[in-house]
Amino acid sequence: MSVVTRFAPSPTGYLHIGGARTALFSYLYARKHGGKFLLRIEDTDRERSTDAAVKAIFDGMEWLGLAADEKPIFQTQRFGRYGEVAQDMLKAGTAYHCYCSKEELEQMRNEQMARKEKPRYDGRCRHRTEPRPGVQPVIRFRNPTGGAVVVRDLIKGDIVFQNAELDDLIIVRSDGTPTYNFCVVVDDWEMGVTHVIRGDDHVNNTPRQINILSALGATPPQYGHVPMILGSDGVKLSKRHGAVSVVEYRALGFLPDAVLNYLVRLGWSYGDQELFTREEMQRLFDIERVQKAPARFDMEKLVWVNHEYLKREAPENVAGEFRWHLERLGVQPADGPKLEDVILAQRERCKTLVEMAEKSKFFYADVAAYNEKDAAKHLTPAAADILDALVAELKALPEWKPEAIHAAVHGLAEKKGVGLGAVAQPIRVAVAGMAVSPPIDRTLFLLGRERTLVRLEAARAYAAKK
RNA sequence: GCUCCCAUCGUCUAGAGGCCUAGGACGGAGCCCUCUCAAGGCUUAAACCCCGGUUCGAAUCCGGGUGGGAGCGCCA
Repeated sequence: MSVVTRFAPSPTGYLHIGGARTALFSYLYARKHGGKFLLRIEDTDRERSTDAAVKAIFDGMEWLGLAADEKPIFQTQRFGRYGEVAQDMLKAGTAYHCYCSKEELEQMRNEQMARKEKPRYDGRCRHRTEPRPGVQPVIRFRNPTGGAVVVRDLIKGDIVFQNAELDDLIIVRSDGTPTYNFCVVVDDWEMGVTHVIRGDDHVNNTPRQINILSALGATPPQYGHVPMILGSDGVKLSKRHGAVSVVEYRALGFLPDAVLNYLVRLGWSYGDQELFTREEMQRLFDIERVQKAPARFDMEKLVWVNHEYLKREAPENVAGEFRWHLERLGVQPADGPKLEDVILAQRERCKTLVEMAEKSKFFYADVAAYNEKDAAKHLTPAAADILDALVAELKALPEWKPEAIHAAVHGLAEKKGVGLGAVAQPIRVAVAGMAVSPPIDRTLFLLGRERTLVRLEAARAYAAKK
């Protein structure tokens, strides 16, 4: 039987970084086994589900490059089917109407809590034959009362639940809409899902789902519950830890593949290997090697991974994201050196694309103001003299090539009897507005002669006035 | 409270009874290199939660404790 996995988020917000990881695991598992990866939108809670959230999820998945193999399924479009299945169960006696009011249930729970018991439905409508007039009933699943359910979890191993611990959960609300646990079961069954890879928070739902599946005569899929991601302080990851939505990671300057690489190593490992190509991830990933304990999210490590990707990736592959960041800074990248060339020149010193964009802005836009400290330190009267001489040298260059620029700069330092720093640093501040840039020959070459000379002149004037 | 899960450096992890004087990576510290910032190279500090048991031998197996997490809705 071929593998079918699925990612089933509820559209009540952005695509969470933890959700992205379970999606990735599902995706990789399907890819590895030549199966299918499906996407299902669990929007049965019409109160909280929004179209904007659906879009946010699609956008996030697309940015990460986690494409589903078929059109996404929306649960709200399957209400008819859930109703049919519920009716079948009613007929078969595996489900029954319950007329208890919310107040009644509430009271029951309170009493159980007071007795220090686990709050659960006590099955008082199980054998009711007559409807309660004027009450719209809910439909409950008739859970087996004896025996146990064994969840053979791919990650956690066997987990045993006593049926006596489980109660009769509601599968259809009094307004006729189906509930989560019921939709999941019907969908996983009819979508032919063979491997359910999902968050840890669903383990306790699993025995119920298996019971319903069995009542339906279906073979339960395999389950793998991946531990959640914690914040750096060991507490559940939330907004106060910073970015949680995957699109925020784009804004922070991360490459999608770097995010994926970081995520796959969070809770999973393959020996000592840290970096994986997409192909390696698909080939090497193994759900059974996923860690059982939750892992903390470490931004520092992500930054490192991202930097590694920036350094290794072909510049053509990062140009798109780089452009996006430049434009975000209000810079028009068309007017200046090729993005690929700038990436090559900058990537050693930039760990994120935000950093790269900020440090590369000067290639595409005029220097609005010098960094105060850098200007004070390097644009001195002595530097004015050097800049002056340099302008003359550069103007005279027969060819605007890195080698020629290099020779001119070094030659000038020698002629003036100063260290290279004494000429390179003023140049940096002059052309970049700050004392940080790629190697000076590279920088001037990319910037172009025209722009270089204008900025050198401006800086010379600025320095001379001091 | 009840049910279920988990536990190796600060963090992510390797480790499936002797290969462990516990390895790698991020981060930290130091040194080298150097036109800035980096990158790179080298060195270094840093962990098996505790207590019992099994065994010739336990980070690895078992039991208990402690600590963390998840779930207990007409939410998903």
